Amino acid sequence: MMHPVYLPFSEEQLLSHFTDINKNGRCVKNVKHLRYYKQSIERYVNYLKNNPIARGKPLKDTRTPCQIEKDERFWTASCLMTIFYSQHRAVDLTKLFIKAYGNTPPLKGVNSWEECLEGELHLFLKPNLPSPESYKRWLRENLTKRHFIPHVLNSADGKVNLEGPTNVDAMFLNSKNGFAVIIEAKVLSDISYDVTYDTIRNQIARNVDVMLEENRKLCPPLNKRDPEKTLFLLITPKLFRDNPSSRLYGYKMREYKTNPESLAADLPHRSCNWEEISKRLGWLTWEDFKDVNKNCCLWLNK
DNA sequence: TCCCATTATGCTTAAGTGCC
DNA sequence: GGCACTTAAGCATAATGGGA
Repeated sequence: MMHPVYLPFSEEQLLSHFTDINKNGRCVKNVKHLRYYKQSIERYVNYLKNNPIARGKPLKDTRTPCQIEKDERFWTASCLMTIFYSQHRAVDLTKLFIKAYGNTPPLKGVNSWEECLEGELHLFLKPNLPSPESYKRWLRENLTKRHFIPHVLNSADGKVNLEGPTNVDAMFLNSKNGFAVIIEAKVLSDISYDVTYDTIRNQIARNVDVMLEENRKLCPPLNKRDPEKTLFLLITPKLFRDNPSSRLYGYKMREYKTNPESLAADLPHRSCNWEEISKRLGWLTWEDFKDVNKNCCLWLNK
C-alpha cells in the first residue's frame, strides 16, 4: 500500500491506470508516473515523523512536505480507484451518475446507466487528448482575434499546431461500447485560462471540445471512445459548489447549464445541438463520492 | 524508422514583494 | 524580521517535427 490515507493501493495498481503512449508509431507501457507519487508520499511521511506537533507550524515549513493534503493528483487517483475497485462498482457509479446527470443517461440511443457500464470498464489517470483539428484550423484563421501580444503572435508564424493536447485528470472508458466520462478534478485551484495562443479559451471549454472529437489515432483502448457517448464531469470540494461564485468554474458551469448557447460562443468552430451537449455536463463533489462509498477520500474523515 | 531537440499543458515549487 | 501572498520559474509527461 503506497499510503494508508492518501493512496491505499499498490504501485502496480496505480501504474495500471496510466495509458500506453505512442513511441515511434508503437503503443508502449509508460512507467514514468510512479516517481512523483512516491516522492510526495516520502516527503509527507518523513515530515510527520520528525514533526509530531502540527499546531502553529508556519506555512513556509509545511507547504511542500504537506502538499499531498491538497494535491489533486492524489485526491483523484485515490477516490476514483476506490470506486473502480469497489465490489459494488456499478451500483456506486450509477448512484453518482444519477446525481450528476439524472435518472437516464443524456445520450442518444442509450436507455440506462446499466447499459453504459456493461462490458469492459477502464479507469485512466491523466490521459492526453489531442486538440481538435477543426479548432486548430479555426484558431490559425482567427489568431489576431484571440491574442494581441506581438512576440506571441510572431512565434505562431510557421507553427503547425497552435494548441497542444489537453491533459484531463481522469477518464472512465467502456471499451466495449465507447461510453466514457472525462473528468476534471479540483481541490483548491481554479480552471486554467492560459493556453498559449488563445486568451479567451478556458479549461472546461477545452475539455468539452476534446470530448466531442474522435481519437482514432490514440493507443487502445482510448481509440474506442465514442464522442457521442462521452460525458464531462467536474469534481470539486462541496464548499465551492455551495459557493460557486468563488471560482471561475462556478460561473462557467452555471452559464453552460442554464444557457447552452453560451457553449457556442466559447467553441465558435463547432456547430452542435448545444442543448444536448449542455445536458452532458455534470458537477459532483468529493463529498458525493464519500456519501456513495465510505472508503473514498479517507482524509475527509474528520 | 529512429533519435532528439523543441514545445505544448498542467501542475508544483521557488523566488520575489510587501504587509504587520 | 518573520510571515503570507503573488508571481515567475521549474518540472513532468508526452506529442511533434526535422534530420540522420
